[in-house]
Amino acid sequence: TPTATTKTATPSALKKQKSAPKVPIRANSHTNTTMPGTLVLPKTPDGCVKITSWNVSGLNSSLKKGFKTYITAEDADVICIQEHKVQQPLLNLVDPKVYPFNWWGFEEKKGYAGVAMFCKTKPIAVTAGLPTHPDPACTKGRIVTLEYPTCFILGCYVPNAGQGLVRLKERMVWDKAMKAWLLDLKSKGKQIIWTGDLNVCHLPIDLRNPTTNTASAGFTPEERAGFSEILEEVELVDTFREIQGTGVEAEGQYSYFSYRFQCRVKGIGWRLDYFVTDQQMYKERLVESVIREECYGASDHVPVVLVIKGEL
Amino acid sequence: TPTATTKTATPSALKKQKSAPKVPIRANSHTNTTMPGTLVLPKTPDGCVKITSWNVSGLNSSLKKGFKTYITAEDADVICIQEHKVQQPLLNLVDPKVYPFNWWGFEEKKGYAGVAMFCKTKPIAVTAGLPTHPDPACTKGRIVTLEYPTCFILGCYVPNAGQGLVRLKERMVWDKAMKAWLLDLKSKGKQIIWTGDLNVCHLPIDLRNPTTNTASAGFTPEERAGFSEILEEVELVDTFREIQGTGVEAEGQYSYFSYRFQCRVKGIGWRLDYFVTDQQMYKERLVESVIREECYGASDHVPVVLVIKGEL
DNA sequence: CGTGCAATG
DNA sequence: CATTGCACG
Repeated sequence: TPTATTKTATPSALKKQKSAPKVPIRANSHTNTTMPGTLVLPKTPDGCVKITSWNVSGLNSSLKKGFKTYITAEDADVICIQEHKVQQPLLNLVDPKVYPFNWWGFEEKKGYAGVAMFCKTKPIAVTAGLPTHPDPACTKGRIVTLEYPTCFILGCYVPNAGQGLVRLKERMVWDKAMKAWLLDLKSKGKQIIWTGDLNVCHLPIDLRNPTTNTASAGFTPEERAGFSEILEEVELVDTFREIQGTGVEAEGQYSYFSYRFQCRVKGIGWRLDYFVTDQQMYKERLVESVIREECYGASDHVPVVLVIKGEL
Repeated sequence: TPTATTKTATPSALKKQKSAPKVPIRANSHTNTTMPGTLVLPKTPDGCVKITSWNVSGLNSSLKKGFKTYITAEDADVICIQEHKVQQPLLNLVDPKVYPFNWWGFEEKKGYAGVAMFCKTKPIAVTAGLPTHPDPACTKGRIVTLEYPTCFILGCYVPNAGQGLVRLKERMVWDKAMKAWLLDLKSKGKQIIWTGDLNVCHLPIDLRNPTTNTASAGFTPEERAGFSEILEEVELVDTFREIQGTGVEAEGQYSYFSYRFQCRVKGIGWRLDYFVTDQQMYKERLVESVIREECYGASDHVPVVLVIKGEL
């Protein structure tokens, strides 16, 4: 049968315009997904340690879009990478003379998750995966714990609850195990830096559209409560929020902008990437905890950075 | 464990250079995969009918790379498309006023095979699939037969034998069914035009590297013999080869260049796309049978074109 | 929208 | 070296 009919789709440009962002977008709102060629970032203050955490959303892709530009410009002492999605270590990713110590965690399933840590100074010990998890083997691509003389650094990629919250149950299992692991570490008497893509927005201020996302992965009451519970019971601090507060002037600062729906230009973001520390670390050593909004381009996440006084 | 070692792969540019092509590349050997914006092709002579056949290797992709540029410039009376890889008819693909009659064949498996025919004049009858095949249902995405007053036109995408010849057996089943169908049609007393990606190089001259490809899909003894048998028993003619002959001056004319290994610039091609006709059609009506080498860019195949005298 | 994979060519 | 669909985010 001939199909000589004609049908035209409505151009997306003609669809109804969304209202302007409540809060201006602070960073340069380029939509391209390539980092600027040149990038200058603040040098680590003397006597301080800088840690960066970045969900790269596929390391091979990120490398083509400016991964090294950021890494070089930041010159952090510890680099925590999430969602590298590779099956084996990528060589020459960072200068081995600058970062002689690196650890990789891989997901069994190809092309998913995966974490890595690069360090200028050698840790005392390294723990792969989440030992307190009922199935520790399946957590190797999601967390690496470094022990240093003064603190533990946990580079973490928390499991996403999934579309339709199909994996919310597994997520709550993770949260419970995570709390247990943090309590374990706390009991050793060292300070704690828990960083990475924690895949939760704790408070309404942590995402642009809280009211419409109470059933979305990352902002369910369950996930928020899970995070609250950890902060309370392990007595930890969300450093960025503690510094910024929850006032209007603190709005609009996010670490993730979905590639979909032009979220970046519209300023529709989520703060999913954290530096959570114990209270002593927060009070006595914290210098800054920031979101590198200007470093959008090589991932749908931007890096987050912590600077603390003293040595690791 | 730290992985501070360094390993560098041999750049492909340093690997040994292959010898120059035996035969100069006739067409413009651009490696990009976009059609030139402007394209002028010979007008169909008065009193003639023009048919084009093109394996587009994914219609959606081809559309972005100049599909319409070719279709418009060629202005054929019948267009045969193979490997469109879509699940439903694409509207506004061709001007419905110019081609009011079109038929689509779809593969059950998503994203594979698929044929389509677009015609300026209405056929008497249309047959979807290969009725003589033991499993006719699975052939709907591979052949459409149009009946016109003077001839049958078969737009065909012959199954590939696969890497390691894993599907050579199915291919031979196809060949047998194809022969039976052609004999069926022949018995009706009309002329025959069998076109499409027949996925075989009949003779050594039909590919650049015959000696190294005797175990490659498309040039096995079995496939070549299958094709020979059809030509002989149905008494059909490979029009392009019949006109060009098998001399040195006929070398280097191919309709397919693999995207791999820069085959296009090296002139390493295969002639897989044919116009096969009965002997009367060849002797009394054939005007030309050509490969549109200059139309590389929107697929790894180029179109092939037949011009015949008289009406369909 | 974009990632990386798998099957196919 | 491409295409497509898929799972995932």
